[in-house]
Amino acid sequence: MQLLAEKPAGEISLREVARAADVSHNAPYHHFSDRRGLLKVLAERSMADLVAAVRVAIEGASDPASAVIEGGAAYIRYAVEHPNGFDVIYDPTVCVPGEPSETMAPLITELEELLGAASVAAGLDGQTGLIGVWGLVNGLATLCAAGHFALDDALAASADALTRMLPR
Amino acid sequence: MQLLAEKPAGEISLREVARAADVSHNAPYHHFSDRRGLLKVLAERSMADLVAAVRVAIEGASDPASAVIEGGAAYIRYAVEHPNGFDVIYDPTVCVPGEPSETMAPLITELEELLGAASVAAGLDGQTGLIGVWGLVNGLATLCAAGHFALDDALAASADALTRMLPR
DNA sequence: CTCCTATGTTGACAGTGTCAAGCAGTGGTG
DNA sequence: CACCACTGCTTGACACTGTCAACATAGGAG
Repeated sequence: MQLLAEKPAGEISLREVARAADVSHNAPYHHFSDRRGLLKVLAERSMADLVAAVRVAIEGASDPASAVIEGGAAYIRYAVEHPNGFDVIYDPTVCVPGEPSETMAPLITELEELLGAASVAAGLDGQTGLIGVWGLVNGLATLCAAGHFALDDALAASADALTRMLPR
Repeated sequence: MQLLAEKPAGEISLREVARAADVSHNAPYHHFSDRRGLLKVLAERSMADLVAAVRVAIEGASDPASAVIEGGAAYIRYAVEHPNGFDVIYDPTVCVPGEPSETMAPLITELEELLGAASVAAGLDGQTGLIGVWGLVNGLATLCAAGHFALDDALAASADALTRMLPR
């Protein structure tokens, strides 16, 4: 996680992790099956942080509509503040679509439930609303973390789009 | 591009490209500065295809609202049909935020103009509308390409969310 | 003809993922 | 107590990769 704060997951080598921990180059193999095994754990920890941030934001909101908006803002903010962590979460070479890890699956479910419940409370249809909100927020987070526009613009556009999406 | 259709960009090695072209392991260095140089070209070509698909969809639409929806659908469809190409476009380790390549920059601008013009024609504010539409569609494309939900669901949610976002 | 440029070649080096084999303690069981 | 499985770690090796340097060759410009 320390290395991930400094460089993207693709540039982290098992041997580098071993060096940082001051053990032999093969010690990591007794804790991770693979290089991908290490990345999976990084993705799971990052996802846990993301979900926690979103949960705090949603629970701290005063009404359903602002819960959706605040949850989305937390999501985007996490991506901008931890770009490497955010990237590894959705890296398709880390968690294959069909079979997510035992640790990742419940986190994804939790995120879906958080966003889904917030959407429903704000008056959207469950499935479609969840996908729409998740998609919007995830896309803004990705583009913003990649530097395509500023955080403030992303947050403004997110709030604007979500407000328009919710029934008034 | 042929290799990219089969495996993600991160698993393509320069030597493999050389082997596929039946040249020596160092020949690629006379065409690409770097491994990243190769990936940049892959990203540029993929982006050109993406933009072309979106352009065709927007130009073929009958009214402004359906232009936005059809353009978004084309974007999402491209991502699902060419997941590795789509991934490399937005790979933050390929094109650094600040300084995109001379070939990539106009493509990004073109995409922004396409989506921005369609948003404005459909009644949205230019900047905020563009970011909202791009974000929504990009997020759905990413999540859908990663297998988080089916293409049909993504297209339905996209159309639904965009319809709600546009002034009625 | 001569020379330059584009393209290609071989050879080498350090770094990496991964496998195989072995070593040192630590705990529990007979 | 002796014994044993086990966990964590080690060293050693292998093939593969990105990259650099030096050298070859061929075709067009002068």
